[in-house]
Amino acid sequence: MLQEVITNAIKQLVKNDYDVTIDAVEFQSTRKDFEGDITVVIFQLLKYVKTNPVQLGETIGVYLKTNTNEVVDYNVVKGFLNLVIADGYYLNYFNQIQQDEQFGHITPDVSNGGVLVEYSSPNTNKPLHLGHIRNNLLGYSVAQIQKAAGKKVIKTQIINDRGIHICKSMLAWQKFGNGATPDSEKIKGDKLVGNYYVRFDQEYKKQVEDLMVNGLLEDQAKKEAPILQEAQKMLRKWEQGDEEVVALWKMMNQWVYDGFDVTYKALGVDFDSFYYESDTYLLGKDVVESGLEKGVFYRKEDGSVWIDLTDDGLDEKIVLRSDGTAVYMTQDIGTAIQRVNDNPEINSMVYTVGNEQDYHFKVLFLILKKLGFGWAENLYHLSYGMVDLPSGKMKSREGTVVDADDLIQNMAETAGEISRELGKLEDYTDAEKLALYQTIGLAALKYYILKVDPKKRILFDPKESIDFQGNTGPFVQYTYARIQSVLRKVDYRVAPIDTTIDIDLKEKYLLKRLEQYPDVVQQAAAQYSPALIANYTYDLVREFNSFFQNIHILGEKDAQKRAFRIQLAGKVGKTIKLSCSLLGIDVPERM
RNA sequence: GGUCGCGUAGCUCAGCUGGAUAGAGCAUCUGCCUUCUAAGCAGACGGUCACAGGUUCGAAUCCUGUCGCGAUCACCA
Repeated sequence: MLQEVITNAIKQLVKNDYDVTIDAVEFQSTRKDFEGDITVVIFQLLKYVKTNPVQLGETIGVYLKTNTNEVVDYNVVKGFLNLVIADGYYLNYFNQIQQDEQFGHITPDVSNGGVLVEYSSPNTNKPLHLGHIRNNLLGYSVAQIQKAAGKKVIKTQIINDRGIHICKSMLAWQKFGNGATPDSEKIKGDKLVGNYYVRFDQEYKKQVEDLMVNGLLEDQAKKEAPILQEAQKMLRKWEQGDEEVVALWKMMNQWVYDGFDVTYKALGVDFDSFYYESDTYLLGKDVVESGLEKGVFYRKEDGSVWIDLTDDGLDEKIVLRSDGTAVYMTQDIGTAIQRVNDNPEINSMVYTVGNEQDYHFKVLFLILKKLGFGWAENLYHLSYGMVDLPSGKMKSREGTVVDADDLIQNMAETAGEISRELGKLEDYTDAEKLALYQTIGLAALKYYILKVDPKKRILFDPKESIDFQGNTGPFVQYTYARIQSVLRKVDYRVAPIDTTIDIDLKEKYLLKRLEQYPDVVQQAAAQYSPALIANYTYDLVREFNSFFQNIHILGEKDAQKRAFRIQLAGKVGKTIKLSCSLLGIDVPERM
């Protein structure tokens, strides 16, 4: 490693000249307006050696230039020592990584740890919308990144398939559906069920209004609306295992699952296992019992069980109702334990859930720690900001949502319009074209969502369509396609390059950028941030395009240089493909 | 009201484990397709990094306070 070599040399020098031991040297990459490749921040060293920074920089610069092979020149600007690194160093590095088809990625192995990533986790009463898309893309990408960082990864979700909201759809279908099915209506099952969820809400609101006209207060009317009471009755029947209700529930949930499958497939996400709330909603009660014995929880007079987290700066939280039934927290405690038992190889879990539940997860993790589970130290709430519309929040009940299927479709259509205008694919079949439009449209959508820091909220304006130019998914794909176009013209295969050639500055930028990739993957994994991968990829493709448009590859006369440029383009292409795979983005051979 | 998050160019975002003159894209304006794909390249314009203090040789970055936006504080999930 370059930094190690330089650090050791500086340590040696400082030891010899000043008899002090320094423990670290701070590096940063040299700004493009100065000469050099890597910069040592001298200010940092002044705490060890009391002297003039410029003078110390000079001393170190001379030393490095004469005593290392890598440093061929230097300059000092204020407290910054800019080092010029030999082209040969980067060319050698390039030769080393050339054969590595998984450059920057570590083969997953349990010895590096196992992580379970939960994402998606929808309710089965309505179709997926843009908010779910963000969740799915983030969860899938974080899972890919953890895998690339060497961890064994299990992708899972918990499906919220029971409860009052599900009964609302069921009841409305029973009352107003006239036996409609996805087949009879020719719509996706999730859409059909969602329509009855909306239908319920309309009817409910009407009833509440009527009751208020008849003199009830709003709160009272909201509780007493007959259709709501019917839904509650249905839930009780479901909990008692009423055959008819359970049969209806199974049928309608299956419709929804069939619909979700289509959306997941279109989005390109998948799961290794599924947890259903109908199986897990009773879990956790026994854990509460044992927690009571340990004194982690306490029981109030009415029989409800609580945990006091005021010493940790939080509140008191209920973990069991006075009637002995489980609340959300109870379930989540039980489910977490269940998952660790089901997957002994994992030692950490990631929950991809919106930031509206920050508090819930803070409490959940704390409770699990207090219960004494070692793995509770390795839980991470991948909290992300809401996707809002200019008109405000998306509300399924009120139909103000950007539907996932529609959006994916629109993106593909836009990709098609642009592609047809450019007219580069005349020899493609219609099927090939459609597949490509889908790939490009999805990339635009995925990149648009993933490039922003997860915790920031996204304002999505359906009127201003997602870009296909500049810092976008299609630009990244385009760069890949350009590279493949060149490689197709030669008999491209990986081969070592001559490390003694002179290289252009733009080539050096690319070599340096490639060198960063393994670190970027590790960082993205540590921070659970697909945005880091997206930003890196953008920097890489931008630099490649600058290189491509200013320096000829195939037109180069010098055989060694030409060979290097072909190899460089090939490796950049492979790295784009790898980094895109971490974002769930496919790259086309042509576009 | 308490707690948590966010506030950087007209717009969308990087930079935030402190380091040089704060970077991209979009939009606006100028050039560049008879040589590897112009979804591109080269350039111009555009900033009191919300505000005020503090720590430091050095602050967009760390600390405190103020303001603005959002979330959350249920025997809902």
